[in-house]
Amino acid sequence: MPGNVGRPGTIVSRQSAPSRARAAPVAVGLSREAILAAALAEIDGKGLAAFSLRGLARSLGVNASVIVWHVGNRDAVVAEVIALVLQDSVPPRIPGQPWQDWLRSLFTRFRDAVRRHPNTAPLIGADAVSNLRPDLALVEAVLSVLAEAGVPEERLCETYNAIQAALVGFVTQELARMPTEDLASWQAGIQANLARADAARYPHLVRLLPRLANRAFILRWQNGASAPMDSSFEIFVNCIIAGLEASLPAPARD
Amino acid sequence: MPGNVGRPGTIVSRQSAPSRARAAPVAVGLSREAILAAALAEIDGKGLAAFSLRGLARSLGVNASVIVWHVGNRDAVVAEVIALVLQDSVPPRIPGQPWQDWLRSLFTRFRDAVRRHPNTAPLIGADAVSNLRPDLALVEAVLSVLAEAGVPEERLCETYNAIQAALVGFVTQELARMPTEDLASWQAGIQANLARADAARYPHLVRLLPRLANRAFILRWQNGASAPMDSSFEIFVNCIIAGLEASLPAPARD
DNA sequence: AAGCCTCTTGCGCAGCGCTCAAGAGTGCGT
DNA sequence: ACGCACTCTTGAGCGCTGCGCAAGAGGCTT
Repeated sequence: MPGNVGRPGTIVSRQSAPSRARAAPVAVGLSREAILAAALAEIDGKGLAAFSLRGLARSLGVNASVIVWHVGNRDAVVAEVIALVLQDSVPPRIPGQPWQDWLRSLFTRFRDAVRRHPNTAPLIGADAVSNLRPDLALVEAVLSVLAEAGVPEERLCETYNAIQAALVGFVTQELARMPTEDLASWQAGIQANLARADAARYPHLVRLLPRLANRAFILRWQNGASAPMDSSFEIFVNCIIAGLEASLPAPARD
Repeated sequence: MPGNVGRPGTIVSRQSAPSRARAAPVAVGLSREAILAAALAEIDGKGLAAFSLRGLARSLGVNASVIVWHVGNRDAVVAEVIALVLQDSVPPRIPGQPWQDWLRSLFTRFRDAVRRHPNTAPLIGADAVSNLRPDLALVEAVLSVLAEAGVPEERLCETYNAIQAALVGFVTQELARMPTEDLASWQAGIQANLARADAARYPHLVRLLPRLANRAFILRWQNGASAPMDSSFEIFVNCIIAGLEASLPAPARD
């Protein structure tokens, strides 16, 4: 490790490098920010599976090693890209605003943020890296709102976790990955499978199929990028909020 | 496509191949099931990132192409492994059982199934492949229970989606991926970051840190495989069920 | 006996993440 | 003014990956 003297792309805890001993010495042809922006663009354009350091370097007209040097790691690049996608998804608190409204706007903004970059969706909840650059502002905001709503302290942690789980659950699933090739035949296959579902074994499913086809989570052949699930999202958020309300101690019930 | 005559490992819709013109002709050294079981074992043991067709073949003492021949694709292998993990996670319906109880047992069994193979968690909700082998039994069961609970037909689809989102959200996040190396320093980094969180900017967070550290979703340095989040899961499921109850039309309220 | 079908092997291609040694250009200390 | 130290960039190369293709081995049907 002592070999690479000032290498900035360390794996852990590179948040707002404070050192940088001497002021920017070279006409920086390539900044860390530019790399990450380009990485996000690449992922948006080609998908996560096709995203590679070499391809990113190619798109920047640059050698691949420079990315490693600046950011440190493919995983680190992805982690930073996620942070980029989610930045500013925490809504401001409006003074007299009921906690329900704030929570609803949090869900909406979070979903909108990910929908702007649907190819990153699979990573939002599943990647440890989301823990690497923890968005403490989000945590703080949720905690303060819940406390204000009257959630007792001994249940704050659990309630916060419930919200976080809900926040991530809908979006990742709505924007679940699609096959990159064979898409048409894959879609046709799903539809054919559904069409030949056994009405004896799956009576409700078959009867409700017109309502469910391409609208319900396992019965789709498009994802939320091309077929958003707005009404389901609304019902989901309502359900969460109603559930929270129901579990509040009596006095805080408005 | 007409070149590969009887090649069984097709990408789409290989559920319970009905054809297989002639009865099993060769002393099958290696069955599809054995491959998938070994694949699951590999993923359990080495993690998703380190899982490769060649490694799997090595562990079976076999050439890598045979896996491609039998299953068709790395993605297909993973898809089938997911199906394997989730199989039988739908609880049976007990005659007089309230829908709330059934739903609770669904959540529990689903979580338990994934916890038995935590390395597959990142794929559960995020992968399109989960749609490839749709678990129609799960869909049917949820639909029938919701219908019985009194959810009106015009909201069945949305309510089903809400449940599916919740089902996936908690588990994927609880078992989110951890870094495969540098683990100790990564954990130390997180703890250090938390310890130096600014009490002025994050008052609730800092005050509640003893309660939250390694127990709340963004503030952890272990995942659910080594530090399960049982109480949070319980609160989460309660919240979902209470939310559903609240949104039911009045007469069905018990 | 001939031919077909199922299953297995080995080879090779193109691409991947990442490391390492070697610069090029700039600032500072002397 | 010189040289050193530091930042940034390049290119070659290692070991790995998924996967396609050609070539079998061996049992079944005809």
